[in-house]
Amino acid sequence: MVQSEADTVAQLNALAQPTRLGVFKALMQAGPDGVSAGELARSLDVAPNTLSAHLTVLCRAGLTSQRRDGRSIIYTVEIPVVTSMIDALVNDCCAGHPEACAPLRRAQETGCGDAGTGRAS
Amino acid sequence: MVQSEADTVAQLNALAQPTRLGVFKALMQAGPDGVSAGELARSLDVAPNTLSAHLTVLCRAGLTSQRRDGRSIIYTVEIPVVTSMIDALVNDCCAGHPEACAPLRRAQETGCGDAGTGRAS
DNA sequence: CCATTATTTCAATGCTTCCTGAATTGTCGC
DNA sequence: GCGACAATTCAGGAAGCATTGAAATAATGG
Repeated sequence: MVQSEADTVAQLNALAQPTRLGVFKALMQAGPDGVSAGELARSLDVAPNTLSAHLTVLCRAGLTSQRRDGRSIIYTVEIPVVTSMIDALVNDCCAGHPEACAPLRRAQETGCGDAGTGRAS
Repeated sequence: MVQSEADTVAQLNALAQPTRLGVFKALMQAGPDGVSAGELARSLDVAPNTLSAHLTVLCRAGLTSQRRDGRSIIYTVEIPVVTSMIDALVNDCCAGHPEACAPLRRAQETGCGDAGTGRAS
């Protein structure tokens, strides 16, 4: 998944706001089941309409998607988009300074890298 | 280097703007030698005063630092801060979804991970 | 000291963002 | 269909951001 610089800016911008970063964290921890808008509003202590605006920003950046379940609307993270965003960041990072990435690898070695992508090459 | 969520927001916000992301890329590619403000203004085609404002944002977020060299002011990236920013992002990412990190590892395997950190464990 | 170059600071403008309250749309159980 | 719940949309105002032109600060060379 390759993306333009404008995409990266939009994704960074979507996360560059306390409430939205909080939403992102909550959705990441929730995993594929996702979280409803109301539940997010309650747990983050934000007005429902305010939160709705933030969720729109996250969705337009492609970082999240929504699905309806009864009366609720469930939000989930679009993992591939998150991945390509970090990818873009890391590639720019490594461009002139490979050693900057070493701590990243360490983060993955502490239980993050070998959990079921299905790719075994 | 541990940082607060507010730090992460400030760092993401600093990069969430086309000109500033361009500056960041240029400084990353330049490496430790850095680039002068005027050179950045010329190569990115931005007015010097406008660029100065953007450089201030990057510095206040901790992502860059400045040093004077004659009449010029040279800007360089603060690699440890960049590293901890990506670290924060990746940790939130991995929290509920370890497989999202796999492509990151691949990015490092393509020539990014084993370049002179001095750590050989 | 003076002119020149490099960069920043200042003040003002237009634009965007964030939040709030009220109204609207969509869904469920009866 | 009706009342209740869940979420979004709309219109508003306050605050912040990006850009510009003009002025100020800093350093170099003669």
